[in-house]
Amino acid sequence: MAKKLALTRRAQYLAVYESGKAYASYILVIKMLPNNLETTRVGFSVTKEIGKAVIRNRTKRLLKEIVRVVDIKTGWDIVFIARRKIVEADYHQLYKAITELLKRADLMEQNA
RNA sequence: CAAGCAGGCCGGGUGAUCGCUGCGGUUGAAUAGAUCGCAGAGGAAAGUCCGAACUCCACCAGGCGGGGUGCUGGGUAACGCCCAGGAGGGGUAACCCUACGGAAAGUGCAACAGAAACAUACCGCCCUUUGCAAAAAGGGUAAGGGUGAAAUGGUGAGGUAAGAGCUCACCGUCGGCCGGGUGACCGGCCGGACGUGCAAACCCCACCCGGAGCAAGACCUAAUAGGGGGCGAUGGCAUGCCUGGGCUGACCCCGGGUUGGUCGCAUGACCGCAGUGGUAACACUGCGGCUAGAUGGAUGAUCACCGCUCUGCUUUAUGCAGGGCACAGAAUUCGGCUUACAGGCCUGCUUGGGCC
RNA sequence: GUGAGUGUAGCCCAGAGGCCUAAGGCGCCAGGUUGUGGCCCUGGAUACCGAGGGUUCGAAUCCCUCCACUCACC
Repeated sequence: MAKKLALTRRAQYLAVYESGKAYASYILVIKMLPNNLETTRVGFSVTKEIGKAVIRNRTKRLLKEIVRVVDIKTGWDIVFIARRKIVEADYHQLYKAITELLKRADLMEQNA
């Protein structure tokens, strides 16, 4: 994922946490906030309670890959927050969970 | 063939499609993009338990305090690491384990039990005196009993009133002498010299150690302030304390602003091979090689085939279906230690059994 | 990443080599008191001291290794 599409500052995360809308499932939570830009920027939060470094890195890579593949509407800052049960999900289960959440949040492009 | 011991090594592979980070070339005003090429996690990257490099505290030296290490010799930049050796302990053996200096420098502690825990005698044993006897008193003794985690060298013999290193033999300890070894230590001879344990209790002895850490530190840009207080050159500067040389002209605290970028940052006590020296750890020389560099933090995802393995069905072999493939992710960089780890490979050795 | 610290009943904590099978408070249980409950009184239970080794005759305490948690940083 290109760097310009990532949230890279703590202040950006805090802004999304403070004023963003939230949608949740059993394995992850998303928070979203309009950013008035041409692009959509995403960030990932995988805390220590999820697991050790290997587990956390793998989780983030899976999330990144799915976000890269899925078409998301532009103009939003989105943070994906992992919950503890995410370690039991494989790529396909995670893909389903994310697309369902994004549909509920009305962030999916219609032609995707 | 079985069981075991020691050392070394690997720790999934191939292909397709879609991605990520860095470096180099081309293009470009450009550290923006585009495009081509190359590279891209570990044996522990981990824990952060030691040691260093590097940076700052201006620099240097000495003392006190504090901390660390602890058989000997060697290796190393250094170490609490490694190698070799000694001693003690374990194993039939290969081999393994050990915080392994000092308790006759001093101080302290040893609960309970026990007569007594470092200076002594409860039950005993023996002798003498008194007594018809039972027993009592005085003395000798430390072999036996009992207590305890631990009881004053051990075993046997002589000796004796009973006993005792009192004497003797062997063993152990200590001291002296001689010999071997760089040394720890080993061997021999002589001497009855034979007074517990704890130093991971204080301590003594020998050696080592200034403090902080890459969020160190340097530079650039932006922003805020341009203030208040202490002190007043008898000050400040290595930050546990003190002293000397020296340096500096100021220094400290509060309050306020920023939370950006670049460097540090990847050629190194580096890796591979060969030779030489050394028992070895390791060192030297020659030739060849370049091997991650992120910063909300890259090194990935999906699919197919192969390999290993488990379960079920089937089966002469085997085949089919489904599942699993460890521990674990670089963050300034090295040298170690420790801890985690599915499965597998190689080499040497020991013991037992069988066959020739 | 670097550095520092703490683990003892359900909770907060004391202890610092033998009187420790571990003290105290809150909470819990039972009884008393009350018409009932609370307050109050009496009694009781709950810990092999984070885990594993070692030193010592003896370890919560001393040493080593590991685990979990907390804090600080320009």
